[in-house]
Amino acid sequence: MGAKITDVAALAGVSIATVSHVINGSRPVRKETADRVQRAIRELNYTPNSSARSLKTGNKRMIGFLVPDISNLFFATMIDSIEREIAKKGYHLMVVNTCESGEKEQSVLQSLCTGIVDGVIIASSVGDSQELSDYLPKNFPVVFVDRRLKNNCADLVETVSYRAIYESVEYLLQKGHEKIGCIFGLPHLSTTQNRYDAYFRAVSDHGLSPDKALVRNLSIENSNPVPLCEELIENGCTALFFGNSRTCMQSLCVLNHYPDRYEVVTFLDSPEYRELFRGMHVIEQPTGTMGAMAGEQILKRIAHPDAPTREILLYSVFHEN
Amino acid sequence: MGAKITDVAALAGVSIATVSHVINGSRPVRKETADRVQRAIRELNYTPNSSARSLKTGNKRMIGFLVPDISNLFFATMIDSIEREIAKKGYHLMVVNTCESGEKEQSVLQSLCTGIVDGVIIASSVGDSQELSDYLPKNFPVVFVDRRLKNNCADLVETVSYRAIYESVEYLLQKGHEKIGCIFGLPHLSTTQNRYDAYFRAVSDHGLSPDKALVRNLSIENSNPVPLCEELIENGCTALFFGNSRTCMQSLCVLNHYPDRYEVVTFLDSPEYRELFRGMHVIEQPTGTMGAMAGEQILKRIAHPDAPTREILLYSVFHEN
DNA sequence: TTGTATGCGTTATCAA
DNA sequence: TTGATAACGCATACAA
Repeated sequence: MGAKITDVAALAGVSIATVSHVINGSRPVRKETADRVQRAIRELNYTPNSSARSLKTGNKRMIGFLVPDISNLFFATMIDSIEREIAKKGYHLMVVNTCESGEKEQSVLQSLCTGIVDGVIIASSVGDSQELSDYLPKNFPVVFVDRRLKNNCADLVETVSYRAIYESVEYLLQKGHEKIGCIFGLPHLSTTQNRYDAYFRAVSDHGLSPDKALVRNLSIENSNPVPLCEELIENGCTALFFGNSRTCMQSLCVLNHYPDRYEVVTFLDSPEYRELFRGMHVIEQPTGTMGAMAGEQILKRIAHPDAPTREILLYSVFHEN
Repeated sequence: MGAKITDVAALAGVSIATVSHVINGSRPVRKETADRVQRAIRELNYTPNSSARSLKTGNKRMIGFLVPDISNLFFATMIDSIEREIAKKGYHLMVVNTCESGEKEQSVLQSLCTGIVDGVIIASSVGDSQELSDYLPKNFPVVFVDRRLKNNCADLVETVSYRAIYESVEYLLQKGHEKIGCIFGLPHLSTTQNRYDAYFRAVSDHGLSPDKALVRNLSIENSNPVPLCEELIENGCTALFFGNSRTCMQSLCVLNHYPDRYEVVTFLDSPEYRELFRGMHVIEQPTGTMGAMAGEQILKRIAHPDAPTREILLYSVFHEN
């Protein structure tokens, strides 16, 4: 065990109260005294015991982030931005992979929210917020991010892509594509549903009747898009729409069998993918901003548990080329 | 704040000492009494305050994992296996992304190891363990995983791939390939160096002089393998060797421009990649086992800080086809 | 401007 | 087999 506050106080020749106040800036201290304390802290290489501090104040300076798929660069980007945001206020981020499983989400929530973290950010795999309520202590700080649950009544940071998708599909239609194949994500997610709706609307607004043969979804059992992509091509698509970066990346092997024969629009979930998608049209999602906003919001929620619930909406943008 | 131990004691009609001992199994309690306590715990939905417990016992039941690149499925696989392993003993995992930066690794270490976690597992981005020693309290429990540092003197879980690589290169040579192009990872890493050494040795053992024109590395500035892969093909390679799954996956777009013209060996870092690599030869790395062993070892190290240091070696396997 | 003393919720020692 | 009580290291109300 390292030095404690009493050691610092002794070395600086002051009381522990003064040391505490110097560290926390919680009351005025004469500059000269404060300097002496700071010197003692450095000399002893003192760091406050976080358990003692938590016990006293009731806050752990730790945020939990429940991620459905930690290996998806989309979420990796979000992890980084959340971490950066809350670090500004001295908070740490605890990331837990829920593997797109509602049950894992529930059990993780149960163990995190009873003493490990001060609040949680959730990119949830469940459909309805009621599935989580038994595992969240009453009034526990929660921010949902990316995916919107049914019956949501907590803070939410969401990206709206309707317009960007509509524009992109319209763009393809105007270039003469009549068979636009789509591969979307897991069908029960709000993001997937919204993306499908926008596509559907754009197609029907242009007088085409949507065709089941052109639309595919990933599923938990089968997350490999390659065979789906092959089916779409066999069904005669001349343009392809990918609902997320990873799906597009995994499908590159198929696309490159027939280079230049397809026009592609893909979601760009993370700037890091841009290189890979040269020559494709992209719908750029503000992933980093979403993370930062979620980080900011969870800290606000912790500070003001009774403030009114907020829904923060960001927007995707379509870039041709 | 929820129920505390005193509430449980009152409801069960016993002292807090008895409640504590029932929870921790730290001394015999009459079955009938224990049952009453358990019932009270359930009734009040009581969970021990982890800060108070940590303050008293000095242990946080939390392990830190420093990951160089959280978006790499290799590490995602390891995260899952570590988490699963330590959860068996009631520990949580705190994952922090160090972005292949030694400096971030140092600063994260500094903040984690002074009160947040009981021990750390590190897949390190630095070259020499001395670069970390200033940021690790003396005798702090550490397990290195995957990458071996110079002057290592801590526990280590490492995969040895020498034989598997040698066999794979020999296999390609025996099939008549004389120009085997390679793309390896970051050049300062032990894993990269070991892989290069094995390749080099296999090639020279077969009477060929290794050719700089056939070997490429990723770098922090340029982690996109696509142009490298194109160079190798222009240089006349008929077979390609990929030092990790992601590099191979990102190169699929190039490979598929010329399907069937190349024979490919790639590391298979995670079983989840297998589908994507149909038709390629793979070197299978026991990634999940590495994570589990690292998790097991950090708990052993925490329990026995003065036990002799261990180096745990696992082995990759070459599978043709 | 600074110091004293109490208590946060546990675990564990000592006593019964 | 069980209970009373003293720490653990800190923040803070109250005193000076």
